[in-house]
Amino acid sequence: MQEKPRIAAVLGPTASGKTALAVALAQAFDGEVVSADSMQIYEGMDIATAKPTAEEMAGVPHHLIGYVRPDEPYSLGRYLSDAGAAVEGILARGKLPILCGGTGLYLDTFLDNRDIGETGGDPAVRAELSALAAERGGAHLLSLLAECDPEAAASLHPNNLPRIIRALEICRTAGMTMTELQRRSRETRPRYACLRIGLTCRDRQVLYDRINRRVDRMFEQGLLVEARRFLGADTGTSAQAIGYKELFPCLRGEISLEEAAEALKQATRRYAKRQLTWFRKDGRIHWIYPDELGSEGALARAKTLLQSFLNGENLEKPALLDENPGKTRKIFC
RNA sequence: GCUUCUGUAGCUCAGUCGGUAGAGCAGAGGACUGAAAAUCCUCGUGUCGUUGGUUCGAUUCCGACCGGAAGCA
Repeated sequence: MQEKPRIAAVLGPTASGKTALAVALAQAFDGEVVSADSMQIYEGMDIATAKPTAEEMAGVPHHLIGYVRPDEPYSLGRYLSDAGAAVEGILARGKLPILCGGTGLYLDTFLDNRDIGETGGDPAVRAELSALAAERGGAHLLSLLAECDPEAAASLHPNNLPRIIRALEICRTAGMTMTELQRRSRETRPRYACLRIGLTCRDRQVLYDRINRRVDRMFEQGLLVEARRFLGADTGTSAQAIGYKELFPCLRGEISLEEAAEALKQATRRYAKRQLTWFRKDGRIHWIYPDELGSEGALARAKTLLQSFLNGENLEKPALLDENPGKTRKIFC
């Protein structure tokens, strides 16, 4: 059986130092970086999404950054094909692909090579179901879902409209249920052997301090000017990005700059917490703690891991390296 | 120095006509398969400032003391 190509992924919560680590690893191992970030894909939103600057990239080729117009719709499906093309291209050039980002859904779906089917979003169906939800409520939608996909319905809360709508959309347009689609998606095997390197902090407060400081720096770099360009623009998916929507009330003169800055920091902290929740359950991640090792120590640790992995060691499914085994529940491959 | 108000969860406060207390925010945990930086769920025991007194029983009433605020000298 042919050995799978070996690749690496640098992941973790926002502001944990992924960008710098990925670049350093790419320099050390002749790699190229593939972003796994649902917001850095957009053009223009440079400061808010903390895109790596040309200087930070240090000549290392980066893919899937700033290549989508903010008014274009984007979704998981497009990411999977774009990331696949990018990784294949890098491998064809004989280089090491290094995924880098904090969008857990994109990362996992790509690395696990899940087949999510051909059913994209259908705006007409979504609009119709949204209207129905506004009129009759989420519980009603959920009862409709229970008729065609009781299993999915049982796992959804009536308030979680986007998920209910998506599950109904699949029932109507995919010729199968969400439950069936998900079951099938788990049958595919990963295309790559991937070393997952996770960055986080032992002390949550250290991460939050980094976030707060980074937001301050964003203001210094001109975040307000950048945000003003998006004020009033109807930009679909990209409008979900943290960084502008929190500042709009300030740009409209409704709240002070201090209040807006605080709101932005808080939204970012909460986002980081959700990312941690997502990654925590994945026992395949090799965690590195810069707040304990220092950035030099963290880099050294990561290089050692990656070197061993590329030498053929089987690090793909680690015994729990994390010293908090109680928190690592699921291990699967 | 005097008078008045005030001291309850990390913060802002509510409340107990005496039977050891609850909201908002902050925060924590979780879910997540084509909107994911989105969306959604769950979670509140704290010397009720300290110390005496009254009482079967005090965070609640009374006194003193220690913080804080305002006013008057």
